[in-house]
Amino acid sequence: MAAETTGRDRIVDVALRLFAQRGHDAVSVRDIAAEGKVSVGLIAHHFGSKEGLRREVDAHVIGLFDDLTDTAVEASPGPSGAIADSFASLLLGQLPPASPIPAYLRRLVLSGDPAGRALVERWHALSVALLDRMTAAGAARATADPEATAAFLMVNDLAMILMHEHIASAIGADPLGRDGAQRWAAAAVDAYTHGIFTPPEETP
Amino acid sequence: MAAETTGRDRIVDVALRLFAQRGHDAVSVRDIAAEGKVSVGLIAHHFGSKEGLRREVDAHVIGLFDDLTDTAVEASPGPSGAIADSFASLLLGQLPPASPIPAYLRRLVLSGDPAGRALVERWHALSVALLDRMTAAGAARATADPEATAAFLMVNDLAMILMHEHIASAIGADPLGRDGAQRWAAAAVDAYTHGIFTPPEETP
DNA sequence: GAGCATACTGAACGTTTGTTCAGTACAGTG
DNA sequence: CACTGTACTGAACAAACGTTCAGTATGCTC
Repeated sequence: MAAETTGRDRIVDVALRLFAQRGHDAVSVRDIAAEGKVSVGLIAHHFGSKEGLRREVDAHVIGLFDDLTDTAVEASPGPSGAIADSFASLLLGQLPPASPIPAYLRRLVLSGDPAGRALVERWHALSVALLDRMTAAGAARATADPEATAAFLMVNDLAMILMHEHIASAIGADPLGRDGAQRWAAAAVDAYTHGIFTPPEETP
Repeated sequence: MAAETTGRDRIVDVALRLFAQRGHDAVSVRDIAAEGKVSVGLIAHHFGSKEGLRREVDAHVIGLFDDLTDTAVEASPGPSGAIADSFASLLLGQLPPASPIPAYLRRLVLSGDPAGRALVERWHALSVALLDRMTAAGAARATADPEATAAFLMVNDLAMILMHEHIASAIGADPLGRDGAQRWAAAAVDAYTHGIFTPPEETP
C-alpha cells in the first residue's frame, strides 16, 4: 500500500510478504528483486546475503511486535478477564486485515530458530505476570501450577493465530476477522470462566 | 531401529525423518539417497519425482494417524473428561519418544496443503462428536456455541503438539515427555473443569 | 570541479538442484 | 535356456540457485 521510496525498504517489505506467504526456502532472491523492482545485486549490497536479509526481516517483525505489545499492555487499564484471554487478538487487531505479519509470525514461532524462541519466552513472561496480577486482583483463581496455567493460556492464545485458517473452516468464521474474533473470544472466555467439563465426584 | 529390507521402505522412512527435521525444501533427493544408502535414480523410479515422494510420505503419515486414532477411540471406554482433553497425548503416547511423527505433523498441519487440512477437519468432527457424547452423558456442560467449544478444545490440544518445545522451555518439562505430559494434562483438566477466571458480576 | 561515498545495475560464475536415461543385476516364468 | 519384468545404479543434463564484481549514476564535501 504505502509507496516506499528507497529500494532498501521495498526489499524488506517484499521479502516479509513473500517469506510469510511461501516460506523462506521457497522464495529466491530473484523473486524478491523482481517484485521489489530492484536488481539482485542490491539485495547483496544492503544485506550481504539472503540470510542477512532474513535476519533483517526477523528483527523488523520482532521490533514491530514489541511496539504492538507495548500498545496492547498500555491499552489494558485494569486486570480484566476479557483482555487476558485474547491478548493475541489485541495485538493483531492493530494490524490491517491483509497483513502478512500473522503468517510470518507462524513461521517465526515454528521454525525453531532463536528469534522465535525469544519471542515466545517474552510472551510467556508476560502471561505469567498478567495471570499473577489477575490472581492478586481476584479476577483469576489461584491454580495449583500457576506457571503451567500461564503457559496454557499463552499457548492456546497463540494457537488461535497459528491455526486461524483451520478454525475458519471448522466453525465458518476466521478468528482473525471481526465476527470470528468475537465468536472465538466468547467461547474462550466462557470456557475459562465457567469451565467445560463437569467434575466427576468431588472427594473433599 | 527396524531394518527395512527394501530400498523403497528405506526411502520413505528416511524422507519422513528428514522432512520432519528440516522441512521439505531444505532436503535434497541426494540427502535422502545418501542416508537411505540408495541411488538418486531409485527415488525417481519408485515415486516419479520428489513431489511424488512427498505425497507418499504424507499418505503414510495420515494412514498411521488413522490407525492411531482408531486405537485411541477404542481405548476410551466411557465419556470421561481426562480422555477428551488430552486426545493428542493419547495419540502420541503410542509413538516412541524420538519419533519424527510429531514434527512431521506440525509441518503437515501448518503447511496449508490439502492433506493437512483434511486431517484437521477429521479431528474437528471427532472433537464435536466427543463433546456431544460427553454433554449427553453429563460429563460436560452444554455451552452456548458447541461447535466453537469443540474447535477450541481441539485447537488447544493440537497446539500442545505444535509448540511442545516452547512449552518445554517455558515450564521446564516437555509435554510430550512422561512427566511433562502429566503436568500439562493436570493444568488443562483443572482449567477445563474449574475454570481459571472468576466471573466479574453475575447479572441473572 | 575534483574526490568520494553511497545507491544501484546486470552479466557472469560456480554450485546445487530435480530429473533423465542407458545400462546392470536378478528373480520368476515359459 | 531364453524372456520379461522389476529393483537398482550412477553419470549426465538443463535449470535455478546464491553470490560476486566491474561498472554507472547521483549527491555531498572540500
